Amino acid sequence: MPTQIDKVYEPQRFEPAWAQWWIEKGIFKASAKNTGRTFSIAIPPPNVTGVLHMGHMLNHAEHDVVVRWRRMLGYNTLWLPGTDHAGIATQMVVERQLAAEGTNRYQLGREAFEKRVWEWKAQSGGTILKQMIRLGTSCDWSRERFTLDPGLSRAVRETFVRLYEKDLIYRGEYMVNWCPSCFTAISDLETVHEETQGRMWHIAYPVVGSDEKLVVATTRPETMLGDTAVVVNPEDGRYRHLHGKTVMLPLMNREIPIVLDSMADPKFGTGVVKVTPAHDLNDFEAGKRHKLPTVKVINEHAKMTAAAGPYAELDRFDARKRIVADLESLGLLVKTEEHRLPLGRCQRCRTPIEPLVSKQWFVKTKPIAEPAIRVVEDGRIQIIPEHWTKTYYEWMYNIRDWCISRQLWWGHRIPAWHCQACHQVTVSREDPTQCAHCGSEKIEQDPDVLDTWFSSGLWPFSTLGWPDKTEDLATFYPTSLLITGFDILFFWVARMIMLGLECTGDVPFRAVYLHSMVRDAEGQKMSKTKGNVIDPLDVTEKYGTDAVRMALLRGASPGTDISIGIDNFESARAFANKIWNASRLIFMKMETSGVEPWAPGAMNCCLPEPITDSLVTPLEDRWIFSRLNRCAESVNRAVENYRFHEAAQTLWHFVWHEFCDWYLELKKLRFEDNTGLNAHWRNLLTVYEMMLRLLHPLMPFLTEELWQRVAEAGADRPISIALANYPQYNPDASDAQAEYEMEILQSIVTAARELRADMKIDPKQMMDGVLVVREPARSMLDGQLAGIERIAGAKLDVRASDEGVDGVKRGFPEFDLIIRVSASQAEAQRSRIQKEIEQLE
RNA sequence: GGUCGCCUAGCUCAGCUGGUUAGAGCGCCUGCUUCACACGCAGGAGGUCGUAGGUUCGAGUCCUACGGCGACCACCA
Repeated sequence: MPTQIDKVYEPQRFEPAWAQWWIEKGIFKASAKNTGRTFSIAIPPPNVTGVLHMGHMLNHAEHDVVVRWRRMLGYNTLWLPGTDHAGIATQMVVERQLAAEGTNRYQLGREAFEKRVWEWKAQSGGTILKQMIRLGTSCDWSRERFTLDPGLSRAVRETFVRLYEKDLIYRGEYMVNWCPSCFTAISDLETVHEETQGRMWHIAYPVVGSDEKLVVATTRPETMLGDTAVVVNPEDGRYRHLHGKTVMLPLMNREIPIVLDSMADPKFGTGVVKVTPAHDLNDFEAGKRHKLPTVKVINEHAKMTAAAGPYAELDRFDARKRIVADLESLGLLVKTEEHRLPLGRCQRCRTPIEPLVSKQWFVKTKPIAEPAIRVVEDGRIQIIPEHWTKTYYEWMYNIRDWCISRQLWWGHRIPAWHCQACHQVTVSREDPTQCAHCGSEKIEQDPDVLDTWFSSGLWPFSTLGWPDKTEDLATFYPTSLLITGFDILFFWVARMIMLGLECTGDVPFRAVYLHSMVRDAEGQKMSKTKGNVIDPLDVTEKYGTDAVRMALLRGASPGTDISIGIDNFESARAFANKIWNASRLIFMKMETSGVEPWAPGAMNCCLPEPITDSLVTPLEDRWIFSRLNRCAESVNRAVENYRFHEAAQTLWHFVWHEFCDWYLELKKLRFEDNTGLNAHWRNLLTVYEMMLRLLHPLMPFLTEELWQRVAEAGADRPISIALANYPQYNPDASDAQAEYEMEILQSIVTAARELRADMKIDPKQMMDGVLVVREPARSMLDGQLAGIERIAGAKLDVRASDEGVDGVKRGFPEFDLIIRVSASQAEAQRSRIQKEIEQLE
């Protein structure tokens, strides 16, 4: 029996219970059996260190809409949750703790340190998952994964060995981006380039055996200590006479050659380039071309090495100052100018990157990028919004090898063993006891771990049990969809496509939906330093999860960022409250009418026809069923195409301005006159049920709560249960005639209201207004009149048009809607209004 | 330097494949303690759709140029 419900919507009172209950009932659990229609999606695993922010909230809301929708459509639906071990991020958290305790990881030792991180993870990791559970995200928690789980680690190992065996992984000395603070190599993607105000120093290098001086320009004078040549363009006439000569490197007094190479642009600077193969990528390559020696003058701590002579041990920036000063006193500093240049920084700690030559592991990306380009080209993977495909191609066509080794302790250790006897490398699926080449037992595992993105690149299939041929893999792979932010298109999406194709021979997902960034109400990026961060947990506590979801989804149109502020949450809560109160009205009327809770409606996926007790189906029923039908069509299409804002907008309009404003208002009148109540109730409740179902993927808590209060079957039949019970478009249920007639009714009511307002008449002493319509409209309006009068607050009469009146044609081809006011007491107003009306013609 | 996106009411934005009077939410103004809801109801004001051309019977919607804003990529000393 429906109970009395509170006047105001207070989601805090029921949300936590439902979140718990859904999990207890196992509603989110997917079946491993392949039952035909399946839908699967793997969550972008948040960092274990992570705390839920608005970006997650949007991402999860979008996931949840799609997933709940598919589930209700009867798909065997899997949303697989989990977290990422997040190499650097996590290691840094624990290292900070150690620092606070006055120790560090080196003192602790590798094994103890790893143990310590695991302890941290058990204790404070995965906060975000708990938050997700509270927010009702409908993941299958029984399949939760972590990138360092044994199974996933095996997948990582398998992939590494396979790639190595196929010669797609190699180890070598190359220029890498070194972060002196994180103390590891990082990939190109992990460096951010920032336009910085720097300087350009012009330094004179004396030519040996001549008084001439070559002037080179540099932005990093400290690297000159490691110069092993200067380069001029062979075509550059200015320096032709110096070909084959040498210069004396100032400060170091080392003789270095003048080399010819097109890398020197005669138009830039002085046309002379200093070459430091150890500390610049261009120079490194030039060094290789000209077989130049490499002199490393800066070490991993960003301090000058012994090779820097008198500058040894200085920090690189202190060295710079000293060197510039020394050059100046030697009279070799020709000039200094301001210069803007992009400076590479570590994405994580903002420290300026030091390009260093170092021995690292790389993935040869060109061969695996090619098929990854093809699957997007031929549509096997669809990227939405489509314009991102171009960005994807840009990157993939110009892709460079991927540095995958990190000098960290937290992560997947590289499965390679170095032999101390023959110095060869053994890469193996199982831990080897001896060198595969010479049999020596003196082998040691490579100390490095893999880039975090290496393991997350396997996520869609490693989580399903790959490399084993599991039932889950057969049922859910390839996954149906990936929803993520465009900011990790390269980091993650592209790598998953490459590795997915390489490992499984199939695409990892069939579609990628890239959503936008969430910004604050001023369009600013949310950041802790700006203090404009909105904590999702705060606002869900205050406004309700459904309202927050709705606020985000309403703004979630593909391609544009979402600006969100308190106003958005307030209006979304008002919407939830509106639904709440509409329900309250229905429940109250049910009680006074003695209506029993009803059995849940159609389990088929099509909308039923309105029910009638007599020969005449009330207009409002025919109309609302038709509108509902169109609403279902629109919402389904919107969700299918990831147009979440459209789904939200459509429902908003249907619920508020059709169901509440008109339908319920008209039904109130029906309940007054007490005839044919049975049919009225069954229609109303059917529409109400369908409305809740349509809303459920977007607003799960509110709809579940209301559903449980009103449905006879009660708690055993959750609205979210996996049955094919989501309303879908029914071509037979659209009733254009009813919509048309309702439009007329609405315009009559509007007109009547205007009359009343304009004449400033007290409804109680209302003069007669006369509505005159042609015959078809007249019969249509029969029986509606009382309702119209009530809504309009005017007393009206309906006559046929041949009774002859003045009026206004409102633009309906079949009907003339003519309004005449016969005011006995207010002739003046009457004629004034009539004139105005006539002007409308 | 390259690529992409955005510029529509005071604010935040919808407007899919070009088609009747350009929409929503919030804000603002007017009137309502109407027995579901003031987190409400009924009305209203407010836009030459960044600028200039072009294609078309017809353009916010397609094309070109320009201006402003933003994002991403990038080894020019």
